[in-house]
Amino acid sequence: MRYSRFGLTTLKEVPAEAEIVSHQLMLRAGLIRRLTSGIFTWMPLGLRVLRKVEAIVREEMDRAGALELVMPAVQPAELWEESGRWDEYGHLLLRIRDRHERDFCFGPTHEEVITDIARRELKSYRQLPLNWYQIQTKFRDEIRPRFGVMRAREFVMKDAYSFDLDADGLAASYQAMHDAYTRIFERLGLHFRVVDADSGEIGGSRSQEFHVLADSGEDAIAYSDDDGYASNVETAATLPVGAPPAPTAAFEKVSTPGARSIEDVCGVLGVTAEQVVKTLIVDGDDGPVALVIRGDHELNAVKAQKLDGVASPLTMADPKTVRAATGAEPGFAGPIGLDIPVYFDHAAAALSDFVCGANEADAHFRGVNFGRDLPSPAATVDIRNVVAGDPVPGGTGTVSIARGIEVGHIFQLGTKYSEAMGAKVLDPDGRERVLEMGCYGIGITRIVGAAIEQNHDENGIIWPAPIAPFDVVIVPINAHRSDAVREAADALYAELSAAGLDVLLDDRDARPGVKFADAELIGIPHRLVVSDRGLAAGELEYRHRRDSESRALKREDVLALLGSPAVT
RNA sequence: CGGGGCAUGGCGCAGCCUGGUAGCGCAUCUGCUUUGGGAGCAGAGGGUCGCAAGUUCGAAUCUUGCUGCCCCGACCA
Repeated sequence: MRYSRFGLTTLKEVPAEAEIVSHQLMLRAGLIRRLTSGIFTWMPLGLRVLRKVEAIVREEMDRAGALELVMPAVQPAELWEESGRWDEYGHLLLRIRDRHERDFCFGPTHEEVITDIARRELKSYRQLPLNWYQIQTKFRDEIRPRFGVMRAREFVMKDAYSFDLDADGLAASYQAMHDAYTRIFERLGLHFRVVDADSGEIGGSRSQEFHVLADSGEDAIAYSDDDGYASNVETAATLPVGAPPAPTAAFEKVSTPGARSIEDVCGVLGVTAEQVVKTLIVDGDDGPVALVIRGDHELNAVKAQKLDGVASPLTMADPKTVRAATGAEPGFAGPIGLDIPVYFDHAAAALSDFVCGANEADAHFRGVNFGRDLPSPAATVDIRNVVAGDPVPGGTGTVSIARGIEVGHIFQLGTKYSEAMGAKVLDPDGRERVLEMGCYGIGITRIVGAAIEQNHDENGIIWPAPIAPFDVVIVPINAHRSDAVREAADALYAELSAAGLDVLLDDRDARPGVKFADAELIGIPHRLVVSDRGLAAGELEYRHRRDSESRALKREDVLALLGSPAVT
């Protein structure tokens, strides 16, 4: 591609709308343009990257035996009513009405459509196992789209759905996708981690997420240093700890006027957050429920809403309910004397001589001890987020925390949809069996943003070679006044193109500095400079995007260095 | 959805408080000079100041409504 014909416009300044670096660089490098909130045009340069990501995903899905199809983006409401999700899915669903006043939605996912296909097409166990996939535009009406393509409303996703006769078959199909995903992210050249994930409301099923590691990631991942354990913090377990030490302090009520937060209480009483307990009042199935965790810990909503009697989704009780339940304004609740169900987190129940709210305005207790000032809880629960240094569940050592961007999710669905929608086949004994389903997603467009988050510097993007829009950029110096340079650049362009490389020839009549800056901004892995100076010596100047210095390269050695399309 | 902020040429911004016919940088076009890290000079084009009402002799500026965009939002108990 000749730069002068490519219509690329780069931006020197950072558009005000872009918060994170990948979004800024995608706009500056001309990969995307925003149409409206969470909806983007993929410009030619960006589309090249997208296509490369798609190609790798497609190759590996095909290799794993999955079959590509394309389902409709627009789906009838009836299908979603069958699965029960027309009401469940809520505002994420973009609803559309046609001229006959019939309801449709723009598909945010395709379980309903694929299950409908399956129940029509699949009649016999002999057709199984089967895995259908598509690469397609989805729409989810996110509450707050942000971070460019990382949390867009319209986005491209690869979604696959497996069908098996039984749980063993499903496990095998799931494993095949796990392995395919691992190959995909390795081939994309990204640092990633597979983590255990929340299986949501479907329950009992296996679920894992693939995260690209980046400090700006929206998810926190807990992992063990030996890589034996990795889980989304949402689901990472914390373990019970031993009984509390013996009391040493006397129980007393202290005045803490206005000290509603843990921070306030610590300030007033001169204690640290891990000596304080916070008592959160949440809505329950039969009135409010109290959750007690250590002051320095965070409540984990995913875990808490699974407790008996706790409302799901987790909802904090309103102030009126808190007053009724505790007899005090919010900010002074404590577990002593509460007449509602109380759950103690493992770590909170291991404290002695601790501080808690007194269920009375402007007062806390201190020197509180289980078995003396309140009964020891019969059982303790896991309702907090893991923190770095916690013991690894089921392993040895302690966990570390990293940030990740979720780019893939694999899931054993079981029979949720096949049951609701009647997708069955006959087994070898001639009996009807409900299909066991798995679903497997990859965020194609999100991968592009994630790759940039992980690979950039102050000058711009540094594409991993497998998804770079161009493999190499040729920068002629003073081509307008040197026929030799122009001819050499053209010849090089022809030769590298013929060798199967994606080549960008910067034939603009621009100063070298402009060309260098743009080449770095758009992140082309290899750069070759053609100049009179170099030609005289029979050399080109080569520099990798990650290098800080250029080096001379004999003209005849160029192809050997860049090799085939599989350059690194 | 709740809270906050912003809306002026393609991009980044000033002007608004204290009404008086719109400006700067970048980008774009023309010419000359320049050419190894985002050139210089001279000139040019491009804006119903988000939309709609209102106040006023006069509104980018003041008032009201609407729309769009951006940021924050269990962790307080």
